[in-house]
Amino acid sequence: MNTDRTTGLTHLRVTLSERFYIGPGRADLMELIAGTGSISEAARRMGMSYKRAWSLAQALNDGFGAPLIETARGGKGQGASLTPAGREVLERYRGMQEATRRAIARDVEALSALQSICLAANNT
Amino acid sequence: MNTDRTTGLTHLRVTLSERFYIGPGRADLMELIAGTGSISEAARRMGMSYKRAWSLAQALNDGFGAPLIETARGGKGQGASLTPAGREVLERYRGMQEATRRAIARDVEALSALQSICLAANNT
DNA sequence: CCTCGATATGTTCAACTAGACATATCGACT
DNA sequence: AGTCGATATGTCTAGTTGAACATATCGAGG
Repeated sequence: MNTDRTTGLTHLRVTLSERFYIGPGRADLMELIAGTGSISEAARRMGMSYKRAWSLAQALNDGFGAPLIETARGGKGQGASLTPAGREVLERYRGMQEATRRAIARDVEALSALQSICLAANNT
Repeated sequence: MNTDRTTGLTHLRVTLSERFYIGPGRADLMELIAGTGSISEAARRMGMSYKRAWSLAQALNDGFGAPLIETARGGKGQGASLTPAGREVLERYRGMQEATRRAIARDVEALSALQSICLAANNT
């Protein structure tokens, strides 16, 4: 099911409150909404149903307590977009992902090495 | 269902390979196994079924490719424990959690502040 | 050789989830 | 007024998941 939404090695979820968190999937969705200007198109590209994407958007807005994703129905200007707050949340999250990657790089490397050693020992 | 296995604000999952990853739940389970010397007791304390805990232990061992959790059946020395590799994996993971916490502290703070501002604006 | 506590493993049933469909709604534009 | 593309929402169904429940197994020690 999960086409690995991990963006590399680290899957980071930041919980701001009892009702709001952001992780790789939600961030990717926000990014695609910003890029395509449409929830349905973002859903297609993420390989999920429109309904699921819409529900996630709702969860983001409701959980945060203020709109992060705005929608407009009908006519030419219809579609979805990020609010300024939404853009900041996304940007911050990307920053945290990068900071985390840097912060744990050495440990990840060490774990990989440990695993290689164990695997080699098993083949003896 | 999920009694929040986040240990604070950050939920970090590190994917070492296609077949192995470690996150907060698996780390907690390993820690409890190390502490109690028993899978069943660890399961009880985490509020999960023995079977689920046992499956997780299997997934950890199988995924890593070498035993991280060892078990012994029968008699006095029976129970479960971490192998040296298991101890190192756990220790590294805790280190990465801490490093991540430090690395993103400022951003988390900024996001919290942003949320407060938005909530205040909504009450106007 | 029988007990005891813990591991090992299969089965079954309930709950949750996600996806598929099916519409309803909206509003600028022609 | 009618078209069109996208949002908004409900319903139904199938697949997944996990918790119970039920045993089987192990082996040191009394």
